[in-house]
Amino acid sequence: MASFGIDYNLLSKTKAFAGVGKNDFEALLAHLKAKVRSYQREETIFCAGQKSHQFGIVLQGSVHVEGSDAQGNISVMGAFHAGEMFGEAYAVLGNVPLLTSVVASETSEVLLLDVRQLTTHVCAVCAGLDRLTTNLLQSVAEKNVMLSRRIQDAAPKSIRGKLLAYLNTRAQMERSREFDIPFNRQQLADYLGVDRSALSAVISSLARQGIIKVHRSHFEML
Amino acid sequence: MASFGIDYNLLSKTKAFAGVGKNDFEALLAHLKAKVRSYQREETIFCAGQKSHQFGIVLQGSVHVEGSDAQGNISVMGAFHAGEMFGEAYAVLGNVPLLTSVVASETSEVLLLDVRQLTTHVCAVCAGLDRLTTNLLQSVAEKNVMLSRRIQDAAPKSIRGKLLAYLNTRAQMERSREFDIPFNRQQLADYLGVDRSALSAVISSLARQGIIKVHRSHFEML
DNA sequence: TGATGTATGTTGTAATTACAACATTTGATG
DNA sequence: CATCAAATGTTGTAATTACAACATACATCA
Repeated sequence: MASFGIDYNLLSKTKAFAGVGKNDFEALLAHLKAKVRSYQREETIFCAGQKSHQFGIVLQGSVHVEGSDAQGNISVMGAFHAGEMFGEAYAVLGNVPLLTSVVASETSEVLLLDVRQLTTHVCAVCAGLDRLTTNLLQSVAEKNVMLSRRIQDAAPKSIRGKLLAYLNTRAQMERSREFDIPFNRQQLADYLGVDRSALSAVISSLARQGIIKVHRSHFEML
Repeated sequence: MASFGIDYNLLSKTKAFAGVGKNDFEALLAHLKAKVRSYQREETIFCAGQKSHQFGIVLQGSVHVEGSDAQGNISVMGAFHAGEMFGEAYAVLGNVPLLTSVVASETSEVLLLDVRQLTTHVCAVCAGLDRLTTNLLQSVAEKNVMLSRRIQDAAPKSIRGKLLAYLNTRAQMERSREFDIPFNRQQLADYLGVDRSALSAVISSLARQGIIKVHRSHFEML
């Protein structure tokens, strides 16, 4: 009783497929364009900076999430083992570049599923509920990315590093070297987890060094 | 054309109700037990530590999210204005206590919706897809909470504060003063955003002061 | 059991930061 | 325009931390 070479008994124990009936199983996998892929140790599954409509479920082995800062320091931000799911938030959003990479920790087998079909189907009977559910999913996924971004922005160990990380992500989001931030100084300090006056001092210092130009909440990267 | 005193034109512009047809609108609100409530400035809408099956949509005014650390310091962690949605992740999970409170910033009107109906309906035609969608929603919501927790654990400005915040949430999760953490020292340092050796020093210091007992990844709060 | 590599603990020092206290700028309001 | 409150900037100091370098404990395996 294997579909795509995948055991129903194995997959029905995962969170993604919990409660999915055996009858719906094969059709669902086909609909989601299920693919099983093998990865060697250290092989990249999802690469930071790229976009994806797929998410993964670990069938065998394990994978880990890697974040890298501007200086190229790599740190492990999480791990997933057999039965666990990764990359759903980005897959749901589709057009948001991944903040982190997912890499096989050992020889592993991963099920890749395409979520684009989830939002395109329309069930006449309960269209409203369906729609609301996918809207909720969208929203929670967005907030997920915002939280991840905040963690990455606050990851450097100096105020200067945190601030530059934040300003760079803002510049990327706005696609411009010049932009306004949605925070006052105290809010920015809270966001980065530092003291307000110390933050002010660092901002002034960066401005004196000609690295940025500032006026209140308006910034320009030089 | 008002339902529950709510204008369709207003709500259909929100992310939650985007794409919901006018025909489904009233039935959907009824199904979700929609309630409109007014709040005065500083009045609490959702309270940290409690659980909720409802999420909110700001109809008028604005609300903000407050986090408070062990010392009682309150900090604003976000704000939501008219049309924006809050509390979905906790509502979807249902049994996870809120890490933060939501408070009205000014006199505001909020639409409260109960998500429990979302997961109980079964559409025979596309049961599998529905199920997978709600499973994804569940998973993304869980990760959302994990990320929020990490931000809160790393919020204090000293290593000592961060560590105690983390250990306390662990103790709460395990419902015991004694527990193992799923990190080695380097991983814990990364999680809290601090230097490993400095973290080791603080751990030793806390142990010397009789505040904790440690052996490797096994901790006991005293 | 001994050897080896990894994880953890320790220490000293330079650098950074939190904190408090105060100065300045800004924006709103009468 | 004067006044006021809030936001932002500045500075000095004590405290904390990052960092590097090394010591010790622990686990794995020959």
